[in-house]
Amino acid sequence: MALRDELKKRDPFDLIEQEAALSIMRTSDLLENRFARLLREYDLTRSQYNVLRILRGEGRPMPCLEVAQRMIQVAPAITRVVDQLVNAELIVKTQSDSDRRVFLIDLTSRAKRVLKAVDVPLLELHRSLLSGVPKKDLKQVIAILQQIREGVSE
Amino acid sequence: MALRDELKKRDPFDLIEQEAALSIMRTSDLLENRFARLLREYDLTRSQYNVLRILRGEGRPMPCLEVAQRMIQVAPAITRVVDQLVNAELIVKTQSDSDRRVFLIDLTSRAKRVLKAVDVPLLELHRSLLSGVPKKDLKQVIAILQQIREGVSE
DNA sequence: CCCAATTAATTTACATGTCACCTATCGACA
DNA sequence: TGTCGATAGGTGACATGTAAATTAATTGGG
Repeated sequence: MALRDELKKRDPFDLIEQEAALSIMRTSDLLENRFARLLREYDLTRSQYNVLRILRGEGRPMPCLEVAQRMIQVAPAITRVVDQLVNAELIVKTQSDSDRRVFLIDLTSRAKRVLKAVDVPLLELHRSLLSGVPKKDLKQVIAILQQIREGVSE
Repeated sequence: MALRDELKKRDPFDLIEQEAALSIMRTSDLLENRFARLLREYDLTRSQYNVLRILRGEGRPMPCLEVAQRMIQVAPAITRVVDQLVNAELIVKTQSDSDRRVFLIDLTSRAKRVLKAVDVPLLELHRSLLSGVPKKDLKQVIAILQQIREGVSE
């Protein structure tokens, strides 16, 4: 179904740019929803999972703000997520010796187990959500969206 | 390649499907941010604006839930946004005569003025955000994202 | 005609994101 | 050395989104 039908908009889009933007946001909502639903089964929110995933990818303790930057998030949001994760014993937070402003966070073994349990189902979800789309098209979307992001950041 | 081998490949992305999904969500975040910033100048949030836009598009009083469905939102969220808009005197809410469970909302003349004021800047923002991207590419993105949404909805 | 299922809307609880502002620490430079 | 700007991080207020439970009204089957 075309986006303009989904939204039951009577007039055609004024601009193709507008249709593209709405299309991106609408699709993002759908995807986020699916991922959130899967992660909830593991008692994780998307933010929490992202923090864990970044830490694992980096393989070393990281400052909170460095994690935040990779998540395109503002510092205050990270603070709370970190608190939750510490509370859930999924990360540990220690003050850096070299710079006492910095707090380093690192995965616990429990977190590593959880991540491992989530890996396959999540990968399968990614695969199944986009399975109907040829890889060639996915590559193209990735390239064009990158172009959009570069334009927006300016 | 075996699934477990793919899982070890963390750089840059495990799967093109994953890269595509992350790309869509990141781009959406960026765009939403820009739109939110513009609307804030008119003391509107994105949700509030969407309710007004839908009402204008329909051109008649609508039940709250009908508006919610078009916004892909859950009912409780709408309830609050409606309250805010009533408070700001941008919509009026009246109980339906034919079905007293239903509350109809409709634009005030003030809201129509605000919408009119927002129209051009918003359209310009849409245009400028995606101006760097050829229309051909935008059409392609729209088509592929539509395909993705169809797969996800199943 | 009545009861059960359904539907519109709301309330509550919780997670998240943003902004504005605050604290502590660092580091450079006068 | 002392001050000042920059940086890491945290707090509080507010808006939004979701889920789950609740209320009120409607509707359809027995």
